[in-house]
Amino acid sequence: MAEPLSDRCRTILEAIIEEHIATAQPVGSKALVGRCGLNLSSASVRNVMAELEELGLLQSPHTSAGRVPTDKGYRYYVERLLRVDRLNRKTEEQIEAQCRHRSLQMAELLRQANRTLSSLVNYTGLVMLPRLQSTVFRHIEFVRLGPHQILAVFITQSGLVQNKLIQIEEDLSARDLEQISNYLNQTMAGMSIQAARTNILVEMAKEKALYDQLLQRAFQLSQTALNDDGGDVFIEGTSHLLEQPEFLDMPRMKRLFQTFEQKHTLLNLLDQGLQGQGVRVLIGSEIEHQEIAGCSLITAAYSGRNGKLGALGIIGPNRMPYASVIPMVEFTASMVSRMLNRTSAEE
Amino acid sequence: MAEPLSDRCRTILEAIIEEHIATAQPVGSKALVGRCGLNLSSASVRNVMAELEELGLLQSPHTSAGRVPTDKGYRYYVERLLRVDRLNRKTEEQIEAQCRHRSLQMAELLRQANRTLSSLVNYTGLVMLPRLQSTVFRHIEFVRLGPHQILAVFITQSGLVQNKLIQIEEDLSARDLEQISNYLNQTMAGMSIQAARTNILVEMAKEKALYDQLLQRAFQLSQTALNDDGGDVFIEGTSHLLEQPEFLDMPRMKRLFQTFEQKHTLLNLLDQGLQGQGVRVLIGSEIEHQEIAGCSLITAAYSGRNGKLGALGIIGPNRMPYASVIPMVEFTASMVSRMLNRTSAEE
DNA sequence: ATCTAGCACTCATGAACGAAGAGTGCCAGA
DNA sequence: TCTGGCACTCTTCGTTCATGAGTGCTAGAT
Repeated sequence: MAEPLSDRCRTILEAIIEEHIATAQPVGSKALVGRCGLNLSSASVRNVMAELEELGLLQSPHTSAGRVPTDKGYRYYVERLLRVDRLNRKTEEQIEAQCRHRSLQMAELLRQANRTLSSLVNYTGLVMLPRLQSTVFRHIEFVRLGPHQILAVFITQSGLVQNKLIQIEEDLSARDLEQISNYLNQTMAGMSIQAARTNILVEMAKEKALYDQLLQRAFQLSQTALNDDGGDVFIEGTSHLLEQPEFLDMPRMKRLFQTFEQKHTLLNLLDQGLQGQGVRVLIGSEIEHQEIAGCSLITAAYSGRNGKLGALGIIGPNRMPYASVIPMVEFTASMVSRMLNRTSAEE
Repeated sequence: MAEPLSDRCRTILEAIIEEHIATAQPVGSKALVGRCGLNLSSASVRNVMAELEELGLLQSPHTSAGRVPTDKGYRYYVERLLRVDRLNRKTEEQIEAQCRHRSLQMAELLRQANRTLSSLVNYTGLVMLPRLQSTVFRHIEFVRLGPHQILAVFITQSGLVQNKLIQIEEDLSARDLEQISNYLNQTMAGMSIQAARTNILVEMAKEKALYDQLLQRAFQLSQTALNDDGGDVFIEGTSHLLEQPEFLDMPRMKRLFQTFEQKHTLLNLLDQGLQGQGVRVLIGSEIEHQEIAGCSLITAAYSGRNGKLGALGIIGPNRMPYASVIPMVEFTASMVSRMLNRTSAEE
């Protein structure tokens, strides 16, 4: 973006993009002056268009077909032209109501929020569960299922519940398990899972621990129980994509859905989003996974008491009504954060 | 099926259906004699075809387009003509390996099995979690999260773990909770959830219970904890459907995917399947939900120690290689059952 | 200098047409 | 009872052609 664009260029670029967002069609000079009330002739518009194409903000699918915004064009639009809508009060209430709905566990809250978001924006909604490592320990409990089988249940500060089945060699009585969990709950209260795990390693090496059978067992159990199995993503509303004209082509659609099924790509994308501030918009080729070429991703982080936990957002075609989608994603994330803080604050 | 079909009719019907399964195209008389080694002229085949059409087993999309099997045709084929393949040893091992894979919780086992099945048959895989009501109680545990918040964790005989967040009015100490869960674990051991719930209602009304605060609390808690919130279905491999030529038409595809998202229709379908014996095949209009018109569903029940728990299966176009798909669904279900019995038998 | 009107040119889209080919039904003869 | 043959039906596919949206360029107006 070497030279700043003239006012005229900006107005026209904006008009073109908004027209294209509305119609999904390439927009031509005549149609543009006709539809929007520009005080210009189509010829002048054409000149400007040529200029914008020169700059790489527009492109024409073929000679006689009007212009379409490029990824760069959308980027410019989002950064410099876009005026984000104020959120409709009704929409806010809807999101709020869905989140508040019942006494929800964290996973359910996220799923619910995701579902509402997706159906409000009419695109596919994504939400990642918090990475365990970054969350804060709250409580752990062991249930003896059999002589070699233990169920570990542990809960994070933010209210995430995790079950894990653990196979062990030697038997442990219910009493043993109770002692172990009591000990762990005291020791690890308020630590991040990561801290807890390293802390355990340290404790394990200490002299007195070496000779205490039960302590050793406690450490081993918690080590497996707190092991992160790699995060998860909820996806909601994939069917919305099927009604977008840009997704008519099947092989492309198929690749996209396969990516959805594997989840790890999406997890990566959401995870990356945790770095920055506020809403993050990735447009087309800015997403570095070619399986999801031509899509835009809008994400925002949600956070608990101790900072960011995860991210949620939506994915759709480049041609998205950013002005309305961005605030919805933002609001949903903040709503989720608020709910999470509330539950953990009840302590 | 008033008059039984002649041998010739049967051979030709079979040939037509298999040809159509292979090519996805309407099959004509000439093509049929050419491809399969029938000792007949195309004219004779035509006569037979006309007859089969008369009987409603075939239909022609239009005058000059060959014949396509009807739902009734497929039904006849599945019931009387189909010779099911013997399962490839390699395939069996693959399914087995995936299920055995790690120390899996029930939900994970089902998810894993479903994924493998789906990718083996190349259609969409479905599996329902057991309906709580029909499962057997094994263990319950309450964790105090805050003055008004309790997490109930309970486990069924088959290894299904359920968490539920419960809001309460008055505070209960960790000790109280321990007593409550001890009591419940003793009382309800080995009962079905349904039996347990009614049993609790009976106990609650007894005289001594009326004056025992803690008992009352125990009953209330367990009542909410054991409440079935309605079952769940895992869906895997929806992208496979996108490569089927019969799903090229978007609106239809969209309806289908929406149905997948809502889940309750699928849950119904799988639930129904629990009645009968063995593998259940539903073809086209036999599925009574018009949102999924033109699909076939192949399901089989999986069971634990105490009888059927749930069902799994696959959904795809009518035109499916039943001969190979049916045994895979069957084997997967039996594999899952075996794994479930094993875990609960370790007790 | 800047904008506009006009013009020639390009190219996708869609209708119309026709040939090709696949398939059918029916009849007459083996 | 089967088969070969024949007339007929329809879809499919390629071709052609007209239409119209859109462009770039240039000359003239402001």
